[in-house]
Amino acid sequence: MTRTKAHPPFAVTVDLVVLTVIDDALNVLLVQRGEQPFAGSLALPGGFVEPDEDLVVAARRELAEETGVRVGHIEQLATYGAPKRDPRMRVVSVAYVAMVPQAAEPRAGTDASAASWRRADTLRPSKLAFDHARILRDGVERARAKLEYTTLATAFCSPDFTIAELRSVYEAIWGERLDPRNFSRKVLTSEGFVEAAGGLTTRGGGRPARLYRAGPATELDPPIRR
Amino acid sequence: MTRTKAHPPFAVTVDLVVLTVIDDALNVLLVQRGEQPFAGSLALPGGFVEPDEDLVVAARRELAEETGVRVGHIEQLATYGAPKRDPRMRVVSVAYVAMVPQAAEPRAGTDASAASWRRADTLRPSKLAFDHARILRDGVERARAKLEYTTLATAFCSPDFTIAELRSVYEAIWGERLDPRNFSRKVLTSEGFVEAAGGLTTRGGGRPARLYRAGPATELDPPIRR
DNA sequence: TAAATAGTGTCTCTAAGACACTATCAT
DNA sequence: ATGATAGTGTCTTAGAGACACTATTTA
Repeated sequence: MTRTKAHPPFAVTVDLVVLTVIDDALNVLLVQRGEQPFAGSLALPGGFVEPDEDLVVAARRELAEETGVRVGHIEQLATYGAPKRDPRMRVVSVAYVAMVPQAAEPRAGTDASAASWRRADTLRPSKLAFDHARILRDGVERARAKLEYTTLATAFCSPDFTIAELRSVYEAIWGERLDPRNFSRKVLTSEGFVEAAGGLTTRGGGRPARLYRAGPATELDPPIRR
Repeated sequence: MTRTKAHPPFAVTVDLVVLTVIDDALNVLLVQRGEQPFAGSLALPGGFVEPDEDLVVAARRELAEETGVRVGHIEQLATYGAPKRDPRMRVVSVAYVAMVPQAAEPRAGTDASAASWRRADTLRPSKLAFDHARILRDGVERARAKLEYTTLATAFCSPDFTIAELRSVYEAIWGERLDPRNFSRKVLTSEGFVEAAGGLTTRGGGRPARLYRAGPATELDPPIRR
């Protein structure tokens, strides 16, 4: 790597696509911008990386500060650095995707009053600041793809969950119905996907369902095809 | 995104994992560093992004300048930004993976004399500067994974290729032998993977093989399982 | 004609897709 | 008893894995 030339200064930010499933629909955590540019627009939570801070640490910190949400699974998505993506200056943004259980509520924090869940499918891309519509699209596509060949779906569930709840995660994110019997068979015969938690649901209105926990496996082989 | 705080300056670089198959082995394009730190070490080609330059443009430019190699397929890999990854200053590096046909020779360019292909499997990670061993590992893993569910392997072949050559790309990158008959069946029945180019190989020593070109498909569904 | 490489066909086995009934709870 | 949800088994079918012989060229 030749490093003889000048190294022009860039601002580096992190942005987060935080996803959850609410009422059988995929939702994304957004904040209301208070300042220019894009004041009043919705935006992904995020902000500047500090001088000696690791990227993923910055992502977790910004998320906690802006929304009070603490994530389970988080992974790097991609980096967005088109020269004019921020009108004020040259900003390179490292985007992360995170998955949280339905439970997570944006709590009052530094800026948390402005944070809320929005349905990903009905959100109009033009409402989003910067290139965040593009980042969101990439994040959702990442989640869709990873449900196929990883056990990521359990990251959307509370610690104990039923097979039907797990299925509804797939259905919400893929936007299609899955056969309950085939889904059950697949999940229960995939080594390490889930393990029995030993209880039953109690919220009446039908036969109680068995509870499961996330198992040790992270990959799904063979995958669940969309 | 809260942007009230200071935005500390970072240097932003691109690094490239450029892969090819030579003599049935996966090779990576490396340059010899001439300066500190890591003078004399091997490194991935790369360098600083210019103030108004798009990231992928910077990647192509640095690669051409340092090695004279022009890539076909290139895609973003990940971004590496640990605070101490470069001892001189805070550098965030956006890594790309690129695939080139066997033909590509590093030509004499600005720094090209120092560029050469190295076998990926016998390369000692400790020979690499910065965190480039990690980036290389991630790049190779990306290539391995994408052979499964995309038609990427054709990017390693010259415009006209035989099924056996395509198979040897898989074998080199996955490091395992594939059954020629099953592989043939899979490739030829995967809609749009390859199309007949209409000629035959002529380099004697056996029955001539039919030539194919890359087809229009980019995804492989169902995938080729490793 | 021998050595090298290309090309093909069948059987088996795994797993997904389609599909309907019984079980257990609350009211 | 009824309504609601949970849980399960079988048949069919697509496609991967294993496997051996014939075809075409050069030396």
